[in-house]
Amino acid sequence: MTKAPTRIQKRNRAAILSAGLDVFSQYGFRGTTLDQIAEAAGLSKPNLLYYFSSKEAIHTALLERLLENWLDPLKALDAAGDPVQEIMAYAQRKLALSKDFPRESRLFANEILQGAPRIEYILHTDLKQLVDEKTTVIKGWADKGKIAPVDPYHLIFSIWALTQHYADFDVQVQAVMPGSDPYAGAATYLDHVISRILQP
Amino acid sequence: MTKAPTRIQKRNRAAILSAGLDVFSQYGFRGTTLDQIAEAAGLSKPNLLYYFSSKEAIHTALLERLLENWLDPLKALDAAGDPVQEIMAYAQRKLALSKDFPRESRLFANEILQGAPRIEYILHTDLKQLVDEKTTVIKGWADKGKIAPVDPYHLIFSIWALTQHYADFDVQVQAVMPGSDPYAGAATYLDHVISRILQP
DNA sequence: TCTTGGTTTGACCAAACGGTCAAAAGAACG
DNA sequence: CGTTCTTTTGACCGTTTGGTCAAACCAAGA
Repeated sequence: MTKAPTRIQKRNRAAILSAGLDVFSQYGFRGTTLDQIAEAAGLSKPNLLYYFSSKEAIHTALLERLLENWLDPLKALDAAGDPVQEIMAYAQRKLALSKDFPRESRLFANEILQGAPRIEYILHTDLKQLVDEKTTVIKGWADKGKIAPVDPYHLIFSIWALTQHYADFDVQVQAVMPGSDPYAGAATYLDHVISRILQP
Repeated sequence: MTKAPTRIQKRNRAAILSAGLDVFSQYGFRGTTLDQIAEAAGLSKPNLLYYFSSKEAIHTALLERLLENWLDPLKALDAAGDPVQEIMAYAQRKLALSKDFPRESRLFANEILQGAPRIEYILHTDLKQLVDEKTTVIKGWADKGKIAPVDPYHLIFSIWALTQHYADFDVQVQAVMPGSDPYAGAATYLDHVISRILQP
């Protein structure tokens, strides 16, 4: 039976995870140092290691927390709903995730870029299973003529790409469209795109 | 007057750049070590530094070589051509770049994720200028009713996102669609998507 | 208050890091 | 062959890195 965390434990663990998310999402696992995280968290390095046993433990905790919700938008795609509405709503949920959790998106992107050594098995099990299930649903819609006959895998890839781009390539987006909030325009554009793609 | 490079110089410089591209594109600048590059290139570490004065010199050389061709597909978008054809052809050029130079795409992605410290000025000058120019062209097409009235910035972002995704998230794509070559399906899907988006 | 358990720190360590250097080894060419 | 220039290497250096540890510090309840 593990003890309930103290007030200080809660505060410091949260600070470390937030600081770790800042740094890991920018530099990846190998490019991140404990000193960077410690400074961002406002703690000393040995104090970090009092709360997490290693650099990898922080990274793992972040990845696990991320994966808890990462697949939710796709899971919520309902085979019984209206096809175009369902896919549009899925894309909007994914876009909202990019807007509200850009660091998590970049953490995921970094992990994939590095070959996904720590989450590869999830990609091949949970993710693949989920995608297979939902592509079957989408293919069913296409076969019934409810949506245009698109490749459901590439449809899902395109939704991932379109939505995550605004978080992962934020620096580039900001450079090209300075000042404005890209997410408002992205939401409108996304609706346009998806309704056009799927029009039977 | 710089001397012509010897046969050995050509071979070893090329080996180092290729090895550096392998490692930098996976782990980013900070996450990459000279030993990794040296081993991948089949040279000793001091021998590396005989050809490139520092880790940063290798990275800079790679980024410069990348940027030479990175913007070419968009530059070739012709205001005098057929609007839908031009944009579709642009997307296909960009997709071909992802297929033929996936490591370069990942190197770029890594640089952006890390805040683009070494190429930020290019994003704000060359890239922004080019995008502004081409969005003006696209907006002109939209105003004349030649294509649907889409936001040209988000249109370009979507082409970047869709095409680079197959290189940058290769591991994930392979996990979900094992065995198959995603680029064939992507090319077909891309044509479908763009023609649908732009139909006036 | 005192005691107990949670928290913080400075000093330290071995390994890995980017980089240097002088000397050895090898190519090129008359 | 001998000479000159290029290439390669092993030994080394100072710094950074992930991590340890004992000791000091502090919060909180009895």
